[in-house]
Amino acid sequence: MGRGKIEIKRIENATNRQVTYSKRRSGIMKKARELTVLCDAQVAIIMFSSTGKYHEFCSTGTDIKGIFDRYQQAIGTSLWIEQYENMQRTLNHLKDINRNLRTEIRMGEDLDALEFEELRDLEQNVDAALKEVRQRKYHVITTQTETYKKKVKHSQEAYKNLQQELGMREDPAYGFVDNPAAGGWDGVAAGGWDGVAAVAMGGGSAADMYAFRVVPSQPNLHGMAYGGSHDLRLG
Amino acid sequence: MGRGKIEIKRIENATNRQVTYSKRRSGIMKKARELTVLCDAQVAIIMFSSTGKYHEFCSTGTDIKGIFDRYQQAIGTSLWIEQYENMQRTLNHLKDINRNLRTEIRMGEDLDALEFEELRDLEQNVDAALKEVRQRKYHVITTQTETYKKKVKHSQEAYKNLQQELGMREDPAYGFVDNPAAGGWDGVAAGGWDGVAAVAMGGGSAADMYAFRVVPSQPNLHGMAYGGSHDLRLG
DNA sequence: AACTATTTATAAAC
DNA sequence: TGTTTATAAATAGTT
Repeated sequence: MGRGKIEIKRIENATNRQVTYSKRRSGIMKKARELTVLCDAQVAIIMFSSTGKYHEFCSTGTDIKGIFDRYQQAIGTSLWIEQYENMQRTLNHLKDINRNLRTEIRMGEDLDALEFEELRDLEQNVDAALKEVRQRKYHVITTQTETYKKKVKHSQEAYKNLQQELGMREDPAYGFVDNPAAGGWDGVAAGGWDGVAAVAMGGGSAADMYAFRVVPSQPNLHGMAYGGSHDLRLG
Repeated sequence: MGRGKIEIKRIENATNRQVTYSKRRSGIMKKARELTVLCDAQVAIIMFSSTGKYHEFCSTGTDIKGIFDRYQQAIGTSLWIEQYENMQRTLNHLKDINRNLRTEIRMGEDLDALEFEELRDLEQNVDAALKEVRQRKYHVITTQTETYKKKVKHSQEAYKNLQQELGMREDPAYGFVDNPAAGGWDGVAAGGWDGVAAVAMGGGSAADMYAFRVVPSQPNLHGMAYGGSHDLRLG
């Protein structure tokens, strides 16, 4: 749709690429808007151009975060549904086998081996389901930890720039508190949550019980809101 | 583009709506794919039909989560850039004022009041910037906690259904560990992280010790708009 | 950023 | 859902 047909491959000319990006972006946005209205759908679009500029579309009545949350939940749900259906199939198969067994046994046949295999099948499905949930927990925690790291690091850099601009370089009282020993927010961002991820992967051993803790190692925090014995665990 | 022009408004006939959704969805997906290839862009699309089914598109080399993370960071960046530019404007204005002052003072004029207002302006900008970051941190933590709650609750319900279906109600070895005293995963999802969010919001309590802070209680700012009791904290 | 010659998407019908 | 076809829309190349 244009003066000439074009091949769908990277446009090498940077100017052309930018122009095409701009035109097609607005085209997609329009289409998305129409879809939400015509079909009563929820749509979220995030775009980054090759130059790093971002644009978004989101259907009215929600926001990107809301749709992303719903998406994550839907993913999780579909994982479960898959497993569930798988198990239901096995279960039905078991019922059939069982029915057959009752008949066969009357005929003096021995089908124990078959029954055993079906039970193993079932067990493996249950096991797979649990692994899947555990995996998912790990993934979510890990990636979100990354996000925190990036976010806080960025804030710090921006703040340092701000300090410079305002000529406040000489005044340490305005700086970020950056005391690794205190295990503060900054400490968490720098890796303090890695323990959480480790626990999420855990297989259910006794060691897991003690894995995720917030343990203020700051003497002057004894008896404070997070002090002493307060101990949050992620099983 | 079709046999007849249509108005962009909700299609009342459910079947038609579904058909149109399906056609236009694939249209948008195709456009998105073309955009990523032609323009070397990153695109993520999440769609939910009115019947709740979801579909996604994501440019190659990444995933929805990756693009969403980048998006969140971009949002944060743009917030900072906005504030930063705002401050730079104020700063430049201040320089002008200052230049004028030097001139005016030689003429015996008194423009102290003006200088004071400009300083207040600057202070408010710094304050707004810090509030914005604090708010953002709080929002991210809170909403992610919500996501965890929903996710875990859903998993538990699905699992209970599964247990019933398999008639395993009697076998505790397969159940979710659900020990409130131990504060396991379930405990965290049910509110164990609210404490983290509370810290993020700060407010002046002892818990602020854990966050980065801006604590100007500086003698060398006496008489300026920043002086004395002004106390900006990034919780 | 506007203008068209074309290509592409899609509404309606099957 | 899939195909067809007449028509509306999008857009590549041009200015």
